[in-house]
Amino acid sequence: MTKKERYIRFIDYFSLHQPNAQTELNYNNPFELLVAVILSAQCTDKRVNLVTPNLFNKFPTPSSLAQADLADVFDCIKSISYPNNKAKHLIGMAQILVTEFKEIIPSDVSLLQKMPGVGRKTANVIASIIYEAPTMAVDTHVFRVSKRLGLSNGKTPLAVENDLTKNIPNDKIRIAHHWLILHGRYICTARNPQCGKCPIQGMCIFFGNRKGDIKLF
DNA sequence: ATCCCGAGGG
DNA sequence: CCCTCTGGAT
Repeated sequence: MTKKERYIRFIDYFSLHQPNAQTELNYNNPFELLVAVILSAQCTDKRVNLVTPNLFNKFPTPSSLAQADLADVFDCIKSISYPNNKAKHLIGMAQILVTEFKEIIPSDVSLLQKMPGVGRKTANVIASIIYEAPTMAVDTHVFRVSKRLGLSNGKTPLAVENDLTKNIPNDKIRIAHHWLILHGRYICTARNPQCGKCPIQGMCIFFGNRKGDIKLF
């Protein structure tokens, strides 16, 4: 099966069976999504969703978060990974949002990355979800699953991003991001991937080549 | 011991 | 390129 055929199989299957895939982060507005995505670094969405209700209640706006005490923000998020770094990032992000962006989250990826805690992946998520831009955010799931399915053999997240963006039609890029995330989270997991439950194992490079071990890639 | 929707700094 | 940040689940 050629690479192009794998892309077609991948897109056709999920277009039919997961036409409404979306993020599992809870949020009610763009600002809350930005906060949630920053918190999601190296942390499961479920754990992020555990702390955001209280966080959003205490700091509902960019200005309230910009003026927050570090210790108070830390206390809200101390049960997730890197709470100290993330607390600093959240406050710094809110301050730039207030002082430079007039409390309006930019749509431009490079402008988004001017905010602390917002790297390429987070910027792509915001551009895609909030502004409906055809950007592919490559996180650990997208990176791993893309390689296993033979959609890309890029050695860096950026290389995989460019590969996916080039080969997926523009109108499918946004939802393809969520297909890859959800497939990686529930089926094509890093450890003990559930290949027996995988509906597209027929197009998978990884399946059939693994020797009882998951360390093929 | 390894992984989770990474980012910043050296 | 590397390293550090760093809590909870498996």
